[in-house]
Amino acid sequence: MRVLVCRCTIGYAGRLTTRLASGDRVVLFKEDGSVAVHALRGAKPINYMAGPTSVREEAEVIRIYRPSSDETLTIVVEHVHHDERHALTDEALLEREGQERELHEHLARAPHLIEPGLAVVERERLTDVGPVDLWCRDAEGRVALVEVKRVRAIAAAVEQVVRYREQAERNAALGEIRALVVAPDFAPQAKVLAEARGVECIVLDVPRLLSEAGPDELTLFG
Amino acid sequence: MRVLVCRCTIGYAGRLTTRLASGDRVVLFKEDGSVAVHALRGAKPINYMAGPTSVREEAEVIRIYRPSSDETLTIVVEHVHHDERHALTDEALLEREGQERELHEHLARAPHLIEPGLAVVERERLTDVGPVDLWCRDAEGRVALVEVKRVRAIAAAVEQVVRYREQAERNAALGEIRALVVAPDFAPQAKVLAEARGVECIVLDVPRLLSEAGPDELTLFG
DNA sequence: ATATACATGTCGAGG
DNA sequence: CCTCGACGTGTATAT
Repeated sequence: MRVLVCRCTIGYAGRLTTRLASGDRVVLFKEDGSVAVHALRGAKPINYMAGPTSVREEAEVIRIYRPSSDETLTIVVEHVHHDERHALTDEALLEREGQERELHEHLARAPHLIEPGLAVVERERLTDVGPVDLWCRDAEGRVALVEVKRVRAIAAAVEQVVRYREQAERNAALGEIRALVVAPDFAPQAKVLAEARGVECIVLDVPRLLSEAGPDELTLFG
Repeated sequence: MRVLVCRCTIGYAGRLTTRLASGDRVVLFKEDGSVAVHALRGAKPINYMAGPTSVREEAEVIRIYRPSSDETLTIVVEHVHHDERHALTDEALLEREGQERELHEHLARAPHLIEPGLAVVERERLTDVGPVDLWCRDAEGRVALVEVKRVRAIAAAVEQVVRYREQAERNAALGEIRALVVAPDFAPQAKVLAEARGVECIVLDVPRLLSEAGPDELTLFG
């Protein structure tokens, strides 16, 4: 890993074009060919290139080219504050916990949180238009398709479950089919669209319930 | 800006939880409170925190806390390879060219690329369900709503323009209303949905046309 | 401040 | 390899 701290001007040309006038930045050149340029503010790089790349350095101009996507990052170095290469090793992988899939599992174990009498028939049931999060039957025996969102639901989430319902309705034997969206909250446009499409909005913040009650308790009050 | 190159173990707790076992990384601490952790591979940080944050350092443990979202990043430093603070200045802003907004402007100047005789009445026309990219009239005087995508159109883009059309259809005085999606290509599901909804798919790679012909030429052949 | 849509999105899973 | 949806999405813009 090469860490270059310098005053520079930067240009990028790929899907779009960007230009960054002169200023101090930190540039990381990694062994896999990727490059990250950090400005003084913001958590994410202001410019970057994914590897693999070819790096060509001629005098004060560093040109990074990525053939697979025909992108070029050009750094014109005006003043070097610091420039050092480090021999580093790292075998670790990032482990994640608490994502949407886990959310489905918890809800599948406690469907009464969505509605009393609801029973999960299948999780992640695959259809032609995508996987339905929870394929359920309600207390009256109707099919209920549930789309689960970990964060605020927007109109697209409503449209998604409408597509699933339309697909399912091709099978006339299923009878009336309900469509539900479960989310901690709903964008105004999502509510309006849900009303128009006959989709039910269930306000439910499962991550919060889990953190407050603990996973075991949730299954006890069905 | 502080640049810390070290062997460390990292934990993050927020919407989800992540853990990264021991390894060498480059950590950037910025003046605005944001932090970026770079592993040896990949252009983007493997862990990060947006500012503002409070950074607390006790012996080998660095704890970064962001009150507004209740997130914590914990870095346990095992060995310091390099640790230096740099006084840097940068007033520049990133200038972008070739984004979707610019695309609309070009198409508005050359609507015949979409269809002969098409005229743009308004760009970014606001409706209750969102902004219509191009509100047009076709050669026969019908209203035509155009959704423009810079990249491949998926089903969501089709649904979006359908929403706009439904909204516009409330005004019966407008008569028959067409809905179009313009994109360099279309996902299969988008095509199927467009057929079902009576939405027209126009294959048009405006960025490529611009790069091949130059912006002035496009307006000449209306 | 809130709400909305774009993004060099990036990433990973499933067919 | 393609297709698709999630993302600690982040970020800018308009109301």
